[in-house]
Amino acid sequence: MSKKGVGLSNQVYEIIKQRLITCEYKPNSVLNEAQLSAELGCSRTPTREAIIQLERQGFLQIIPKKGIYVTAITANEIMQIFQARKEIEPVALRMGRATIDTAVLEDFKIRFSKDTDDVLDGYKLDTAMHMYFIENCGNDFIIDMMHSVFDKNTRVIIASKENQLHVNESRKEHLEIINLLITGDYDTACKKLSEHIDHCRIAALESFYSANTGPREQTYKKYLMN
Amino acid sequence: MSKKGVGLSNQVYEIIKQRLITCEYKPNSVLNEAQLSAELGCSRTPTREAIIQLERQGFLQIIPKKGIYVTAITANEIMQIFQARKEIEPVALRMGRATIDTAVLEDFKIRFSKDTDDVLDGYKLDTAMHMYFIENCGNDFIIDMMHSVFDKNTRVIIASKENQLHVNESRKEHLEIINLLITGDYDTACKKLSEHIDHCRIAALESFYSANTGPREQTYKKYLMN
DNA sequence: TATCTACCTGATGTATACAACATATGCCAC
DNA sequence: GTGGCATATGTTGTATACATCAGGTAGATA
Repeated sequence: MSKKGVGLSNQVYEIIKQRLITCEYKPNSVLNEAQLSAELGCSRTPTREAIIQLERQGFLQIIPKKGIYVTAITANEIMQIFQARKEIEPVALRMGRATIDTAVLEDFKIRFSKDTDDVLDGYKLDTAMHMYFIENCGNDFIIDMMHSVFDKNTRVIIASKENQLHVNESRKEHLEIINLLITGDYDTACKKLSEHIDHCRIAALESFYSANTGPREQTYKKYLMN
Repeated sequence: MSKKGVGLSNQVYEIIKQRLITCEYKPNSVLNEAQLSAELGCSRTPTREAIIQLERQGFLQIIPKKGIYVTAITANEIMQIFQARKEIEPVALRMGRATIDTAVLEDFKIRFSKDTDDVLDGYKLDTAMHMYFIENCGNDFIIDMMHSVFDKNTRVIIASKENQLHVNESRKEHLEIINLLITGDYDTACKKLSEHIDHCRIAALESFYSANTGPREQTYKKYLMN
């Protein structure tokens, strides 16, 4: 891949992607090339090249001659995100077992021991640990996929405003997993990791539904089951 | 995503991608936008939009102001392809257990029972079965990743000319896996699937090395080990 | 008033023109 | 002959112009 950040096209791509992940461009909203180009101070060409890639990644949907729609967040998407995480993360953790750095684990242990009131900081640290395990697995296909999964995951969390309660619970679960890894008990660690991701899924779905209190979503409780 | 095939840009994307997978555009070769556009009978714009996406997928590398290089096939890439398959395919198979269609299995059984002398036909049937398991898992992230893996896998096989001997061995292994699935023995099936993918990796690496007999590749045997 | 039609607007789709730069070429000085 | 500089050439990078089409709107007409 070409170096990131060089070339207007790549810069625009990174900027728009970031704005989609952080919901600065809100789900279900409509964009257009001219307006984006004006905002970013470039012509339609780099904007267009960026948008086409973001469409293929599922962030946008281009309707010919109509407009560019920011992909909605659905319960199904949230299910898929956490299903992928639950199935793949334990696999990745085991794959990278030989190269896990205990010093890094100890560092995470210290960071997770500190209390945080900022939800977003908590989420960042959370993600950092999961991504450490994933990137350590050494397989580029899996790493790329999980980057995509976590990009979508972040967008969901930001859109539905993760609650403080779950962040604190989550912190404890991370500590538990780290301690198990330090002792070398990967079997239990993977089991706890899987359970932890289930808890995250339930919390995310609850936040999502409470942020989207519509009459159409009355059958949601089935999704909360295990 | 927008409908495939409508729009010059998407058509050009599919055509070039197919030519990369089938090695009509050979690994390590150099392309350029003007020549491609002329071949395809369109202007640089659709070509360029296609190329940018193919770069992000790892098929091409764009060197600014120089040219477009078709990504080389390396031993490392082959390792990664089969590592991803070995780790993910059994997971996907188990994920889709509830929705596996016995009629489809029986159909595959019949197809694999017939002998084939055409290597490429054998490979297509091979891939069809693996992709059935994968697409049946129901998770779009995993499905997308494995599509990417198999696109690369196909390219590798075509580039290094899979041998007839392995195709016949492979056929038997597929039959064995199918029979296990029909009886419902998923544990053994997953174990056999994993072993089968190992055999494929070894065969692919051997073909790769025999097609690339260079002096730099004398340490390759380490890759053939389990 | 309802409805049909023609046109107007605005969006993306495609082609083309120009800019910027890496590389090769050839000439000149030494 | 050799090194170095100016220039030519070919490539991608970006901007802009034009094409195409969906959808809305206003006006004529029954």
